[in-house]
Amino acid sequence: MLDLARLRALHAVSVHGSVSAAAIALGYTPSAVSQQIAKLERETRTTLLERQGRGIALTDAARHLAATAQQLLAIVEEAETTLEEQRGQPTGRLVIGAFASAARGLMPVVLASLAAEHPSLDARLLEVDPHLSVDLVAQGVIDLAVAHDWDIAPLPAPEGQERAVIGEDLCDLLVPAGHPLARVAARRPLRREDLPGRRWICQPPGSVCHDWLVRTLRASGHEPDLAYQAAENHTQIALVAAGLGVALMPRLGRGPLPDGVLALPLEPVPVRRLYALWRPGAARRPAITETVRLLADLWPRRMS
Amino acid sequence: MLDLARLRALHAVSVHGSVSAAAIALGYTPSAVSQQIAKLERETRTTLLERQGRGIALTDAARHLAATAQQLLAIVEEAETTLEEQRGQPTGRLVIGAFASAARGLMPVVLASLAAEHPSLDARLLEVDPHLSVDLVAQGVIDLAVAHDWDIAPLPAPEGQERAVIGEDLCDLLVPAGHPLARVAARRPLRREDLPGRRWICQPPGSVCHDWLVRTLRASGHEPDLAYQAAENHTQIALVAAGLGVALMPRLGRGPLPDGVLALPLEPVPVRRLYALWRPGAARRPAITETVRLLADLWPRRMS
DNA sequence: GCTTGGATGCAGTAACGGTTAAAGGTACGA
DNA sequence: TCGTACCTTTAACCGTTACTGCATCCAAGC
Repeated sequence: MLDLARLRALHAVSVHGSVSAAAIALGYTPSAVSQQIAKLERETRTTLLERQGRGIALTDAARHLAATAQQLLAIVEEAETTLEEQRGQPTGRLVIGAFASAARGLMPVVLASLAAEHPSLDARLLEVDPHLSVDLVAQGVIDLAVAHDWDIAPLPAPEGQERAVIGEDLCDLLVPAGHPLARVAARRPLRREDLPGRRWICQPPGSVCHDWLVRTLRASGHEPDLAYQAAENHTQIALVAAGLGVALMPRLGRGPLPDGVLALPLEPVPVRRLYALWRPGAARRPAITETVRLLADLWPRRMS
Repeated sequence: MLDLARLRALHAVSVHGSVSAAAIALGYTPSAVSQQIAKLERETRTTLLERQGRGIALTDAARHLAATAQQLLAIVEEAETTLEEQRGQPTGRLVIGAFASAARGLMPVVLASLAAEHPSLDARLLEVDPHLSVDLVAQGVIDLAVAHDWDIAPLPAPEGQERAVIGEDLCDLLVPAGHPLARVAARRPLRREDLPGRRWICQPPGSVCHDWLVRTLRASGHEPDLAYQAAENHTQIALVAAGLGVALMPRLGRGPLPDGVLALPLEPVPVRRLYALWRPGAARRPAITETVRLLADLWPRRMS
């Protein structure tokens, strides 16, 4: 009787292309994977792996067997989902992928709640780039993604994935104390006309914050002066505190501002919307529904 | 990750209706099966078995899981067949069911050849009633059946099974020495007209030999006098030797006749045809094709 | 009542399946 | 050409698993 664990090892080797990569993916040492497959070869009396240079190559029989393994694993996963659904309690492993701010500002409290309320759920966190989250969900690397879009560039409904809105995250303009705009903001909310002509501190190109700034200012005919680029919020805040420029920053995960940095509201306020994404059908898992519920429930009200 | 061995245990319990029956079918002790399923219950955090009187009953979740297990096991069996086919050498377990005479007269030499030529094949023999063999093949209890029909009642091509002819087994009339028919047979072959009016020794009702006798004599307007009924050939021969009557007996597995018993040829000769039966697609297994080949090759020429 | 048949719990044991450490082999660079 | 780095495999070791055998418990039947 073929063993499922061994077939899973073969499948992992087939997918990742090497014994070591498969071992990492499975959480074993390469030695263990190698032995599993050697045992599978003995049991089936078939050569599955052939050494090719420094690595290995799968034989035809191995590729066919790996395809069968994939089929089996899909059925097993389906069965496990059904069991969890029937039981109604979150169980098993749930890998959540979240972008940096959500990982800092939202996930700790969510993960703590999950751990407290559902001890048999093994929830894990992976900080991922929001652009990659759709693919990572599809590939099965993560089961649930926390992603976001931006008011001027809504997230297209991902092909064959389901989603729910977690909440809306508002943006303020960070300025050093004593900045001219602080006096303006004391009288009225800042408008987009107030933004051109500043030295900007923002994220590197390719990030949504960067794009928002460029597109919004260009729409009013100006090219923003992106003088300082840093990925981390704290770095940006430090640059603002040093009086080097102004920054646009969402409230989620921003943390308390140091003395000498002010958060000024904008009108209309830039907003990004946070979503949870999962594979179609995965909502049958209580683990998914419960986590999505907690994400929305624990979404800080002050954000919106 | 659900374990296939445990799922197989659950499936066996589901099929056989009790832990002990499942254990027998799987070749374990009931304790082992009970522990397997207890572990499966812990892993899935689901109740699968409930005590019902002296036995057990499956929960809804267990029935659903057993159905999934069946699906998985079918895929695994298919994969194992493909592996054996690719390798081209008989391997794995092959359960052969044969009716009594074939088990005695044909299978020993076939099994010995298989064991000698294919050490990695685990061939097993089960003596089965020929009427049941079609069902047993369909149920998967046996992988290959050696069955037979009778010239006046050909075996209908079994629904959804494949077959091959092994050979033809001829029948003689056994009489005690000094019986009047012995003198007739010395001059010419016996004909059906010589048969009525004898005291018959034959198998119990329901067996093919019994049916052949009754139908053949009734066709010529006579009711046979079935004075002595015994299932075993040797018993019948002993009854003939004691001068109690005559018997019709196929040559396969008949063994040497004791002094005082003669085998007289009939014209036309009653003949039964031996078949090998297997599930459709199973012929992809070299184990099946090789065994069928040996069955036909080692079929004793003197029989036909 | 006792007996029978079946499921389960427990102790013991053999085999399995992992890790670490060391040993091939191959490609790449000095 | 040799050394190095990388990957796979092997060997030794060890904790865990998964059987068996036996005892126990429960329900049904005599």
